[in-house]
Amino acid sequence: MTDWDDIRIFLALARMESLGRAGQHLRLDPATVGRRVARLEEGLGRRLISRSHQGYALTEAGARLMPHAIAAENAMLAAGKSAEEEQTGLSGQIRIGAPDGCANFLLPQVIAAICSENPALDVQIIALPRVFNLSRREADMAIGVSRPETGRLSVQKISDYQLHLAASARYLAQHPPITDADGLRDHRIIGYIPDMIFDSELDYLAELGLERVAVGSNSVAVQFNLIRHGAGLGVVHDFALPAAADMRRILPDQFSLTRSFYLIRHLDDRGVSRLNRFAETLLRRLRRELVHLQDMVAKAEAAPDRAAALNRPV
Amino acid sequence: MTDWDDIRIFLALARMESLGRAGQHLRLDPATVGRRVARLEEGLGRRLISRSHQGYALTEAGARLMPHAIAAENAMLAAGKSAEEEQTGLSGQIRIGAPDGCANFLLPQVIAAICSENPALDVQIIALPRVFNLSRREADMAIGVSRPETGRLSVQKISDYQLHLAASARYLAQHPPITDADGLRDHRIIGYIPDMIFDSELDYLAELGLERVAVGSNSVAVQFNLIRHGAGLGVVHDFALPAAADMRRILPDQFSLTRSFYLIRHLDDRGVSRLNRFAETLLRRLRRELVHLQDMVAKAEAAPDRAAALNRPV
DNA sequence: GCAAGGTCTTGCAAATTTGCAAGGCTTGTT
DNA sequence: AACAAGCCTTGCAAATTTGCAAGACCTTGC
Repeated sequence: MTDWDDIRIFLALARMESLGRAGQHLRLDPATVGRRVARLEEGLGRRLISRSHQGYALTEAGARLMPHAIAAENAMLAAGKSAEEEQTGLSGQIRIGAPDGCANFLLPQVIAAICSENPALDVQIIALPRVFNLSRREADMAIGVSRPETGRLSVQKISDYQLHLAASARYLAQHPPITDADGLRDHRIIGYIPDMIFDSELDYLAELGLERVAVGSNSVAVQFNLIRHGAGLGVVHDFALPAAADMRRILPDQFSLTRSFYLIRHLDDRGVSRLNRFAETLLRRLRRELVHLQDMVAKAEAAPDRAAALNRPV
Repeated sequence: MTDWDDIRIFLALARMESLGRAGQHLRLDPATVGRRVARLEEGLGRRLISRSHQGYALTEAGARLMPHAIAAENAMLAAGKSAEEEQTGLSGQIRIGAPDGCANFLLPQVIAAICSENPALDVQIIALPRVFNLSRREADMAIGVSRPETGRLSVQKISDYQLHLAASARYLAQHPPITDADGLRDHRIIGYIPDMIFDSELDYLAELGLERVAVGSNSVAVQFNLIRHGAGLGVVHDFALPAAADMRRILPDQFSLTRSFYLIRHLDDRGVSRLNRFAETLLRRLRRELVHLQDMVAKAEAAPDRAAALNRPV
């Protein structure tokens, strides 16, 4: 796109539905508004706004473009606001980016413990349903599922973790038993939305030979909650299992995936001792929590009757 | 901000670290690059890039602006891409956008039930840690927390729901008791990351007079898990409470928020009977599930000893 | 120390964009 | 049917932006 500012003009016109009103709002002549939008349309090769005597209406392409235009607007507003802020270093605040499985099922207990011991510490967790691409000012550090191949970054491996197929006991009670891989065919599979898989490490189901996703989400946490509520079966992080009552792994000896978490930081932060200390603590506690959660899973499976009684849902 | 396009130029200069290279990349004269960035700096009243003979480096204000510039870039790229798409029909698959609180704590059980009754149905849930702004091609329908004020949309109110301050029983046992509003001051508050609140309806804490967020996330689910694991107290959707053992509402008579969910569809879909039927079913079941979950909360509080025993954590 | 290379800044002319105003079209009112 | 109001489009002049080229400054290599 040649000129981002044309999007600003388009957005005003889409909202005001008249060149005159958009021009007033933008403090531009209506002729200019019309030309700018026409220029954008020409650049994109699409009509974005259809002109009729009742006013303007979005075309299909225009409607598709709207959310992105709004996102851009929000970013521009935030950019303007960020310039006004008088930032005095990080000053006790640390921002971590993480895939949402880690952000929901691992980080909260770790951050709760660290903050309990460090009352002056403020932590922000950016959970995104995809791999976080560290940029220095988006976050201070990130947890990733693969090693970044470019960028001036330092990478430390946190730990391996396992994933398995799982379903709720209630779902399993209502559906044919699964005793081998063929038995999976009759089941509803829950996983990522295929066109929203941003890292090949996340493409679990393809690796297991399960391709059709009947119910999907861009978020691991949502997938987990779908499985938990009996929508079907899908791949679950072992460390997430203790978060729900009544989940059962399926054919764990036949279907098992191992992945790794990495702590990713910007090289330039090596000299920042506050961040170094936090990163050390985070690493240590994440590793410990993973071991602890995996123990819980093993114990729950070693004593299934006891687990079922303790994990009775509300 | 006067000209959004200046952000594009700034971004290139920040990345290339030289007027010459940025100009090459942008197909602009270096003189133009310099002037455009200077104009942006003048408009914002801030130096964004410091000039030295080793090249250019971001100032602090420039570094703060970077993530927003990147977000704008992503939106612009997506906008350009959206204009290219030739979208075909849906064919048995339905995509729903929802705020992540709804996507994690309400939709999974509803979708599980609907899919159980309709095996040929494929559902995709797009969970975003912000209000989803419906565009026809991003999703077939969306659940929102406010009524859209513009756009050719049909809006149906799903239901009101309540939010309250809450904390885990373990956290409460380890911290000073809270008997009135003043008692909140000594507690760690968990909430949204302030610069990532995209809809004023989500600004719960400001409405309650609680402003400092010690531990934050862009995701309601992560906030919930932080609270659940004892990181502090924060605002929780009532309908989410049954998903965790051992959560307690705090001063529910003094601090209570009511919000609403809306089902938002595009007007042009009114004639699509498959979507109409799905929307009807979704509406009905969401309303029922909300009533059911709120009943569970009320019952758990009416019998606290019994609730504590049943909700013993693993 | 000097020369070469690289980079940025600035003045001026060329290119592009914008505002103004007139004309055309539609709708509503008398 | 005629007229007025509102809106958009288009041509032209004014305003603004951009490219070009020269000069200034710094760094590096010999």
